[in-house]
Amino acid sequence: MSAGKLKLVLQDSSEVEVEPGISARELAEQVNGELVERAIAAKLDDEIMDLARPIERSGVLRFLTESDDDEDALYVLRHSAAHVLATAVRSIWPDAGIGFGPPIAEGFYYDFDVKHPFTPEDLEKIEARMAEIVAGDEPFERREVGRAEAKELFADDPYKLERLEEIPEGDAISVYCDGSFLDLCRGPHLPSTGQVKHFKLLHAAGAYWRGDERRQMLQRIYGTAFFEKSHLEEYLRRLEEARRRDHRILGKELDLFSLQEDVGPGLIHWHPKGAMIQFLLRRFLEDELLKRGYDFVYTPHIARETLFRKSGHLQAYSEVMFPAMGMEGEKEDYRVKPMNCPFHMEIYASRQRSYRDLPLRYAEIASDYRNEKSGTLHGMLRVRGLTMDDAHIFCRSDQIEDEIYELLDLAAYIYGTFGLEYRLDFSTRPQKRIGSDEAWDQAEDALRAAIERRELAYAVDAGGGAFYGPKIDLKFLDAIGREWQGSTIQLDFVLPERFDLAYVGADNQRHRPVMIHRAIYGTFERFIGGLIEHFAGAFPVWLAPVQVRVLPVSEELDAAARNVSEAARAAGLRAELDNRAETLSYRIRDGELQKIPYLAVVGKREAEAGTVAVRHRGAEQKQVVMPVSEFVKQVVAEDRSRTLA
RNA sequence: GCUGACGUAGCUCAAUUGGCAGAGCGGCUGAUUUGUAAUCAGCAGGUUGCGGGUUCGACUCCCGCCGUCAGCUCCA
Repeated sequence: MSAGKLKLVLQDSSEVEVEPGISARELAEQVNGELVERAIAAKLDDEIMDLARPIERSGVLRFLTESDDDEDALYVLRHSAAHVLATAVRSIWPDAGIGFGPPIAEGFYYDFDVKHPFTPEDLEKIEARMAEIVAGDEPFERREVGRAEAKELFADDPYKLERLEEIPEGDAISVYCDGSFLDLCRGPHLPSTGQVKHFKLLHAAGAYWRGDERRQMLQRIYGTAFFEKSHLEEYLRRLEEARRRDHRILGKELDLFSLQEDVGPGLIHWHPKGAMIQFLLRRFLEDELLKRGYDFVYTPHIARETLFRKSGHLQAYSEVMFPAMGMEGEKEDYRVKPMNCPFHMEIYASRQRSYRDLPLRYAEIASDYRNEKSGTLHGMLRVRGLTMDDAHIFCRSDQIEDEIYELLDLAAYIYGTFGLEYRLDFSTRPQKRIGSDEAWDQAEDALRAAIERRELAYAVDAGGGAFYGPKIDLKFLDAIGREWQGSTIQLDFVLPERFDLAYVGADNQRHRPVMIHRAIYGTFERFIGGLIEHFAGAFPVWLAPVQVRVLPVSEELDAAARNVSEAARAAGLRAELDNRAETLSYRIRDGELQKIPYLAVVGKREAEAGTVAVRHRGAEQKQVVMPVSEFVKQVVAEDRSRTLA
């Protein structure tokens, strides 16, 4: 390599030598004139940079082009779109304060400090102004400035000044300018505003400055942008689609659950069909827990405050607990429980335990009540009355790894049965914690060993553990790609201490057991809410509240149809008869809209032959005629096998 | 909890500048007896979320509360 030159590896693996300070754009001109037209930015190793930025080091260089399949390209586009948004807002409201405006997973936002929050009409106005700015095709110009100059430039922008203070001494301070708008910004950006082709502002909402609820609330505008118009339209269609599979809407349409204003927010009423799903999930899990060596326990819904003082909930968790219930003539107030662990601790402590007894696994499907902030409630996915499939495992420290391994196996089995993909988060010791470093080392090692023994991919959330122990969370994705925490497996050093739990070891000495909190579904509310969206309401046979609906073609076939539905019921299926005085078409349509897996039509021909004309939801073949016995056998087999189709 | 928007029949939505609260679906009744995604007709259904206020008159304007939605914060 010639002295002083840089060596760049291009995406076709060719290597070029260039003078330091050459811009990506100049390089593109040298290499391939066509690239200049298409390139919007460059990526040198892991750093995305403007086309106009001088290249000062060797590395692998890739040109980013206008592609909605390229996350990096979208990142640049959306970042620039955020700037166009801010440019528009500033041009309409010159005294609007500006916060941050980053690209995010599906778009971008920008935070503004304005006297009056944005109205939907404002958004339209802003969008129109943005279109003008894009049409104006102003170049994004980057400039590096000194700290003093930066302070001067942003003298009227307190949020930018605050950010400026955080940029370490010695780091470059860059500003970007597009037309009249100047922003303190790291970049990178598109060459000009004209390339922000297809964008849409979605909504405005308040957002705390720096995400801190004690600080100023700014007004955030969300939007998205794509290079291709069709992709923007597709995205907006997908938002519509998401709405159609929203569990709150399906819950109403399929009559699964409701919330009642009289009763209170976040308190779910399970209607018969929703309750059936919960029942099926319970039965499935409980059968599995029996096989896996659990004991079932039942504990009260309320307890004296003494208990929660002992457990520490009153001190650490009181803001989420419902207020104390005073009792005439009782010295001590009662509380409704937010968790079940203290009760299970009491059962453990109720007698002496031997090392031979361990592990002990206490399972309880229990209702807990938590006074979650009103603004966070969301259908079934975040509620105040929650039904956990809770369990507490008491074991010796040498048993932790095997227990965790077993729990991961159980979770994998359960999630697999529903066809849910999940992600593992391993949260390690936080700053504020109790317990010795040795205990934490041992606990974290045991968790990690169990995860790795199962060869599971996981993300580490360093410092994300609870103050009483590290944890593993399972997050499942619904069909729209939103992430929800379902399972949680948490080690606890604190409660065994607080309740002075012990077992007698082989050495005839008193030892402290380790406790594991765990929930596989998490809560039935959230899990089933997630399932509704995952299946878009079309539950597989084994979960469908109604599996078979039998439709007589006309009134004189009622008896024959009833025989079919009774045969199905006798075989353990959930079958019903729809002999309403409506046309067959009407009843078929209703059955389809209710997403019932099997509609079995009984006409004269079927009645005479002992068959049914079966319409299977989603099947290619619209209907198949088969003997009643065969039909029942088939659905029973599908039910037993928990087939997902 | 915070910011904003919204709240009309079981559901989805109308109702001009403040002037008699309506439609479709659903429900009920009757007719029709139906062969694979909506048969026809009639009827019932509302203190317009709740409570105040302004006004001759409030679904409409103002205030408070409750709830819902979006986001922030927080979390199963």
